[in-house]
Parts: sequence; C-alpha cells; structure tokens
Amino acid sequence: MRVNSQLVTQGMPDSDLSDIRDLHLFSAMEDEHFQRLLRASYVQNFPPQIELISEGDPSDFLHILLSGSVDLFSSWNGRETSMATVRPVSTFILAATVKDAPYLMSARTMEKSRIALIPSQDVREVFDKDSQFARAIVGELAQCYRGVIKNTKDLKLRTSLERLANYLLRLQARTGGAQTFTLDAEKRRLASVLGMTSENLSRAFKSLQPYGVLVQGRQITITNQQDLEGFAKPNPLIDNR
Amino acid sequence: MRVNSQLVTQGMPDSDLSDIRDLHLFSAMEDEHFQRLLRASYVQNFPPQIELISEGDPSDFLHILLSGSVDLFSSWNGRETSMATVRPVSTFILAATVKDAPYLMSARTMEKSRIALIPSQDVREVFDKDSQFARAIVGELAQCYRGVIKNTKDLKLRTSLERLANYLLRLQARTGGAQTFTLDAEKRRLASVLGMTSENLSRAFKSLQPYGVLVQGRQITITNQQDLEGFAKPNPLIDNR
DNA sequence: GCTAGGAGTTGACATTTATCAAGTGGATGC
DNA sequence: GCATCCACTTGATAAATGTCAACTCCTAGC
Repeated sequence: MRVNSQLVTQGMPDSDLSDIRDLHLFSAMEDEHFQRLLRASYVQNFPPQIELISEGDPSDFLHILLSGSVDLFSSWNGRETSMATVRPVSTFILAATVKDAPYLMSARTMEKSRIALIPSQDVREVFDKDSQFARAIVGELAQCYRGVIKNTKDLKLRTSLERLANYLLRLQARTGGAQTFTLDAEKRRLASVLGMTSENLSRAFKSLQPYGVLVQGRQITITNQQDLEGFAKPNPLIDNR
Repeated sequence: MRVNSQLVTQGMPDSDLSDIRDLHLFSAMEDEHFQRLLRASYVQNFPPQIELISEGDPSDFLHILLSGSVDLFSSWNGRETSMATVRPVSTFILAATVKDAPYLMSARTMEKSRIALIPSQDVREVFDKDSQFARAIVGELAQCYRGVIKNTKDLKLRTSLERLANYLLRLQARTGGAQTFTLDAEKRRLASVLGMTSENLSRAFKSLQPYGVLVQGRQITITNQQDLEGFAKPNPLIDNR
C-alpha cells in the first residue's frame, strides 16, 4: 500500500486526487480500485491550442479535465466542426475507452489546461472488477447519449437563428440567470458549435436584436426575456443540458 | 422456479425468449436475473403506424423489437424529424430506462411489429444486482453513443447530397455489397432521416446519376462504384455503423 | 375496369445559409 | 505611440435547401 500510495501521489497533488474522486464516475467505487486506476496515471499541464487527441487514434487514455477547457472537434474532407466543449471537472472520451475503439473526435486545449490521464486498459480492467464503477459508467454514458440526442434534435428541428436563441437562454440559465452574462467562448467557435459560419452568427445576433438581445463584444444582455423566449420556444427535451 | 417459469412463458413463446436471451445485452447475465426481468414482461403485436411512445413520457418499459420495424422520431414547434430506425432484434430507449428519465424520442411502428416490454423498474433493479448485465449495458450504451456522434458528424460536416451518397454506400454494404439493392424505407422517411425534404431527396437522387446511381422506384443500382465512392468519400469514423 | 388516394416527382420561387472580399476595431508587441 | 494582427463585422453574391402547387404513377378497394 505504501508503494502504491507513493506511486499514486507521484506528481499528483491531493487536490487533484480529491477533485477526481468527487466525480460521480469515481465517487462510489472501492478505494483499492481507485488506487489501481491511478497507479499508472499522471497529471499534465498543457498550453493553449495543443491537440491532445486526433480522431482515429487508439484510445490509450481516459482524459479528465481538472482545469482550463477543451474543444472536441471533428474533420472530414477539409471541413471542421466543433462538437462540444469540455469544462472542469469532467472526463472525456469515455465511450472510446470502454469500447477500446478509436476516438471519434479530436481534442484540443482552448486555454492553459490541467489534465489527468488514466490508461484505458486500467479503466477497462477495473470496470470488470468494480460493480459500482461499472454502474457509474452506465449513468455517465446514458447522460452523454441523451446529451447528443438533444443536440441532434436541436440541429435537425431548428434553424440557426432558433439554435442561437436557445443557446443564449441555456447559457443564461447556466450562468445564474442574470439579465447580463458573458459568452464562454470565441464567437467563431460558438458558430461552429451551433453549426453555422461566423458571418452567419454575426447576422443572427443582429436578427435577434428585435427580440430583446443586446450584444456588446462577448457580453450579452437579454433586454426582453419574454420576447426572446417567445421566439426561441425552449423545450426541456432539447434544452435541459 | 416452477412458478417463475410458468409466469415467464405466459404468453411469451420460447422463440421470443431465446431471441431476447441471444441479444448481447442479455446473453451473459445470470439465469435467475433473466427470469426476474421477464417476470412482469409481456409480448405484444402492434399494427402499423401505432405510436408506442410519446417523447416526454416517463420511461415505464424497456422495449425490445422482435419483428417488424420501428421509427424513432422527434417533434418541436410543429416540425418533425426521423431520428433512427429500429430493426429486429434490438432494444430501444435504453438510456431513458436506466436514467429513469423521460423519453427524448417518440416511437411508432412502421409495419406490423412484435414487441417485448420489460418494466424499467425491473431493469434498474436487476442492473443493480447483476454485474454482467451492467457491463453489457455499458457496451450497448457506448455503442449507441458512438452511433449518435457519427450521425452528428454526418449532419454537420456534409451536404445533403453527400449524406445521401454515403447512406447509399452504407446500405449497399449492409445488404451484402451487391451492385443492386433495395431501399429499406419510404423515401420520405429516408429524407427525414437524412435531414432533408422529400423534394430535395428526389433532386438529390438525380444529382447522383452522373456519379453512377440508378434509381428505379425503391431499387438502387450503383453503376459506377468508383465514381460514387470518389464523390462520397466515405470515412470509417462516420460511416461504420 | 374504374376510381380515389397517396407517394413520389417536377417546376417556380422563397428562404436560409455559405462564400468571398473588404472593411472595422481592439489588443498586443516593439 | 504606432504598426500589426486577428477576431469580428458587413455587403454583395452564390449555393443549398425549403415551400408551394401541380402533376404522374401506382395501387388498394370496390
């Protein structure tokens, strides 16, 4: 145990350890298995704009973002699109890890980021031993699955203007519900997340002005909550995420 | 055991039972737990065009399609889109069941269908007891998750023409790889699955003609495999599903 | 055989979205 | 303080996609 403990904490501060342990994914599992998971894990700091993962690569590590932010994106035929933004503290690329299948998305840091890397092999081994862990993974995967389904509904059922309006309402709710709040990403990334071009996003913001949306740089003010909600028609089966 | 066995087979023929048992999801679990699952389950035949599930409903049953076919679709603000097609033998709405959360999609039979219904409550209970079952659910959910991610990439990175071209190549592969094969759904449903209108699908088929696609009703012939693949640029990280 | 209905197609047109090119404006670095 | 860079914006235009209406064609039902 002494040795394990030594290895575990090698380069991994207690604060990181407890951040990870507190994640829903790891909170219920046995201590021994948690130690086992971290045996060959390590934490690393990355500068901004570093590509951590390229889609198609074998999934060698389960990643846990401890601080900073990570963009998950995909490419095809010279085009690229942002699929999601990872914010601390959470894991990413869990599905590839448990299936031992290639990553479907690439990942790059958006800012200076601190990331824990757990060997996928160990995740799969512990997953076979620890039922609590297996159950937590089920919960996590089901959550992720439902998130992607909601995103698909957003994409297929709404115009880009409607997607933007609902995005703003979700962001407002997520940041505390105040009338004024701040975009959490560059507008061009936001455009890509919403499935549109930067130019179109610019125009979309203007088109939302009559519905009570004031844009000043990254700062958004909802001047008429009712009008915006009337236009956006948010729906829990799409927007609760 | 006698009693259980009696209950289990009540209205559920052995062929159905073994079809279900053979599913990856149930194949490794303990017999006792399998019996437990089926205790309050039943099988029902549905006519075509019956709405089995409405999005937003509580997820009372895990559904297993034994024969026929089921359309999963979603609506918002008077619009509707097909999300996926379920073909036998497979389960659907697993994520809602394990999360005990409302369905995100509605489901309707496309043809006469035979469906087993397992109380979600039982699924969650057995899932807590049977590690093998929990593990199988992880595999299933990860698979589903990756499927939806691929679909999102398809939607965001490709034009409707490219989506159709790749759909045809996937269908061709799925049906055995012959030059000629048959569409497995109405064209209007196909259009909705691909995120376009029927009218647009009609024109898209015409636009693919120069690339070696011959359409005769529901029958498709790929007259120039190379040209079509050159245009479609299929990619395993999007199209292997 | 005839009719009615519905899926599919087609054409004309509108809307949405992307592309390209030329700005603006603010932040950074020397 | 000034030049440079880069995100963002704006306008003009093109391409993709949706809408509406009319039409064809097949089939189910009588």
